[in-house]
Parts: sequence; C-alpha cells; structure tokens
Amino acid sequence: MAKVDTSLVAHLPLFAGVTPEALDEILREARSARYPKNSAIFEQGADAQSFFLLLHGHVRAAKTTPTGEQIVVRYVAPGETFGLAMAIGAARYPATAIAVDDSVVLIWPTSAWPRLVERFPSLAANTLQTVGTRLQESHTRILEMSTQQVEQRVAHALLRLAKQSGKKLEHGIEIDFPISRQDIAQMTGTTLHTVSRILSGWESQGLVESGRQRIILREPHRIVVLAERSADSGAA
Amino acid sequence: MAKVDTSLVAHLPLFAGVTPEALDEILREARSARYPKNSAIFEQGADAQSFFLLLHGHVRAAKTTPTGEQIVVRYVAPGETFGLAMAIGAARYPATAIAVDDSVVLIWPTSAWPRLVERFPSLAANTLQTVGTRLQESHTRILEMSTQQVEQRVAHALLRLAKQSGKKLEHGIEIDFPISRQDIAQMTGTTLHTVSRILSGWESQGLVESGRQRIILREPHRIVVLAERSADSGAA
DNA sequence: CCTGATGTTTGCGATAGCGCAAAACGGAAC
DNA sequence: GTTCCGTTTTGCGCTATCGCAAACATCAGG
Repeated sequence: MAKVDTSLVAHLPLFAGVTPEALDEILREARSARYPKNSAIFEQGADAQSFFLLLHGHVRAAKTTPTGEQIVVRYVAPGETFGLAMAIGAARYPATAIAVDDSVVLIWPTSAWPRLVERFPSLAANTLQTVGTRLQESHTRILEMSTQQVEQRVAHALLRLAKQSGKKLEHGIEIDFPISRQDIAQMTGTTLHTVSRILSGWESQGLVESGRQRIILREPHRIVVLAERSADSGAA
Repeated sequence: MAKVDTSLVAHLPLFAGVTPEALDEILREARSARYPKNSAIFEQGADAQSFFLLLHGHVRAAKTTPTGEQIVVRYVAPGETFGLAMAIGAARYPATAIAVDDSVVLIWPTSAWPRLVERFPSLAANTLQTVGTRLQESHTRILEMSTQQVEQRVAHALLRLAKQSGKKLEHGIEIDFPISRQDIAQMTGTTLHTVSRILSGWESQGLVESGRQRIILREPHRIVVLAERSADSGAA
C-alpha cells in the first residue's frame, strides 16, 4: 500500500484542527487508488461502502432519473471530498461519480467513519461545514434556475467552473478538464443544442474560445456582465 | 423565562444519542419565543446571531435575488431546526424566515454552538445528518426543475407538503398551513398564474379542492400518477 | 491516410409557459 | 352591511427554448 504524504493533505479544510499525529492515524485507515479518465468510481444506487477524497484529477457527480435523464450535481476538484453518503445516513450513493480525467483518490471504508468522528470530532464539524456550503450552493442554483434565463445560467456555471478549476492563460482562463456542451447543459438545466448556440454566439463576440470538450473564457469580465443582466437588453 | 419540557423534544433526531441530563443542559441555553403569523423571524443578510428549533407552527424560508425575485427554500415543520448559518460557517443568514402561522421556537445564541458541539458531539453528527438530507432534497429539486414540466413539479411539491405537513381529513389531505399560489410558484420555479391554471384544472377533475391559501388533496393517488408521468399523454 | 466514433453546429417548426391586464372573489375591519 | 385589500382566475399574444434532423468537425486507431 502506498504511503500518503500527510503534508499534501494537512492544509485541507477537512483536516482543520486535526493534529499531525491524528492526521497520520486517519490516513492509515485510507488506501489510495487511481481511476483512469472516464471510469466510474461509484454508481448511483450502489452500496455506499466508501467515501473519498480527491487528490488529483477531476470527478463529475451526476444524478440520473428513472427515465434516464441526467444532471450534473457538481464537479469535484482536488482537495474535496465526495461520496459522503454515510455522513447523511444514506446506505446507497445518491449519484454516480465518474473520473473525467485520470484521477487519484483516497478511500476510506464507510465503516471507519463513526470511529473517526468519535476520536476526532473536528472531522464532523468540518464536514458539516462543507456539506452546509454545498447546500447553500444548491439553493443558489435553484434560485438561478427559477429566475434566470438559460444564457445567464450558463454564464454563471462557466464562471464558477473557472473559479474552481480554472487555469490561467495569457489570454483568458481555461477550464482545466474536459467538459462537453452536454455536461454544461446538464449543469444548467437546458439542452446541448441551446448551450452550443450560446457558446457560438459568445465565440463570435470574442467572449470565449472553445472546441471539443474545451472552453477558454477570454473576457471573464464581460461574461460577468452577461451573468448579471436581469433579462432585458439585446445584442446590436 | 419559560421552562421547556424536555419530554417534548427528547425524541427529535437532533437529540438522538443525547442523555436526558445533557439535553437538560442544552435546553438551559435556549430561550423560547413566539412569533405571530406573518412576522419575520430573521432576514436574509442579517447577522446570524441565533439558531432555531421550531416547536409549533410553520415557518417559510425564502431567498431573494438582488432584483427582488423570491424562491421558497423550504417550509419548516415542528421539530425541525432552521437558521443554522453558523453550522456552515456563514456569518449572515442566507435566507429570510417568516412564520406563516403563529409559531413557537426555541432559540440558541450562535455563540453557544461551538461549546455545545464540543460537549455533545452527537449534536454535530445529527446536524450533519439533517443538513445532508436537505442537500439531497435540494438535488432532487434541481433534478425535477431540469427534467420535468411545471405540472409535475407542482404535483411533487404538493405531495411533499402533504407528507410533511398534511392533516388527514375524511376526504383527503389538507396542507396544514396557509399557502398561496404564489408560494407554490416560488417552490416550483414558475408563476402564480400557471399554478392557478393547473390547480383549476385539477379542481375540475376532482383531484384537489382549494381556496384562498388553502389546498386539500382529494385524490393523492391520482396526483402521484400525474407527478410520475414522464411528459406525454394528454387530457381527453 | 483513412475510418469510425464522438462531439459540435445549425436550421426550422412546435409549444409550454410567461407576461400583461382585467375581472371576479373572499375575508376582515369598521 | 359595506368597503377595501390581498388572492385567485382567466383570456390572449408572445417568445425563449426545446426537439428533431442533418451536416460538420475533431480525435483515436489501425
């Protein structure tokens, strides 16, 4: 079993208030694993046997309806936890997790959680914090879906992705993992067609530069303006 | 200061795994207050000085956009906590809470939270659980908004309200607090006009009976069917 | 270099639901 | 009983966005 360097993870919010020795003890319970691009880490509905911490790469969490439609719940960036079904008392994963890039994760058995929280109560507090933050973000997303048009929602989604996983280039910010029009559609509650149309429009205005599973925000500022405009004004 | 009977709250999920003596200690830190119908308990953006447990009544949590549009985040039923901004590390309330009926709440100062969790770690674990459940519900709501038509979303919303706060009558289930078309619109991401049209339609089919801020589900089963139908079939 | 698979663009018709406006209704206060 | 105010209902035109379908572009493999 590979040994995990505590210094790599010590600064993460999850481990705030945890002593180095305790961290060591926590990490001893984990194993690490590598998932190649496009492989599934767990499937919606499967037994929640583990929970995860992403070290490298990017993971997409998606939820599927009985009728087969999907939405993207979120993209997981390095340093974030996912698959916390046990924390909320669910026996099964409520979503599917797919590595969208070659990814490395730490894996704890769900069964270790109760013991860990008991020994290290700050774990529970920290997790509560992150889950709470996600809840807030979900509410924001609901608010957007309720009150904004598709173009604004797409703008917000891209800006968020850029903030979370943006790679700075000389002429803009690139979203640092492969993402399709379809993915963006599933984040914003629309169709890939509409997303494509919007991005085409933006591209011809020089706002973005995009291609196959690749998006660069060339003019983040102007995209912010787009995202905030309430529902009026037209192109000229 | 009124003394709170521990037996009234001992069974709540929030206090699972808390001994009676501990519960007593926890309750000593709280005060109770009564909010009349339609009064604000706290406002979005205000300092999160307290967190709450609803004892009697019903509370609506709503979020407002910069441009003044609102959505209903949720309705709080007796026994549930709300205003947990501190748990997620927020200094200000992310939503407004309004008593929709005369309501009684327990109030703890936010400053008491860290001490309480330290002394009674199960509080954090239990809260994590409920916040996690709410996160799931939010995701479900996003899924619905992304994939379903308005009529189905309204059906789901009403069924959920009926389950959470339904009063059983001989001929149906009544939602046990005043709720307007506008409120339902803000729960489902539509307009009061559309909700009104939908309810009128249902009423003429005998599915519901409704009036001013009042809704009775007469045929829950048939509403379930409506809620689940994928997007086809028409009235005949 | 060719080929298939996957992702993207775009045109066009259809429509669910919005937005506005006006009228009807129901309760509460006096 | 009458008046006033907030809620609900309903009609009607409009449009943002979907849905389908076809053409294209790009990448991986052989």
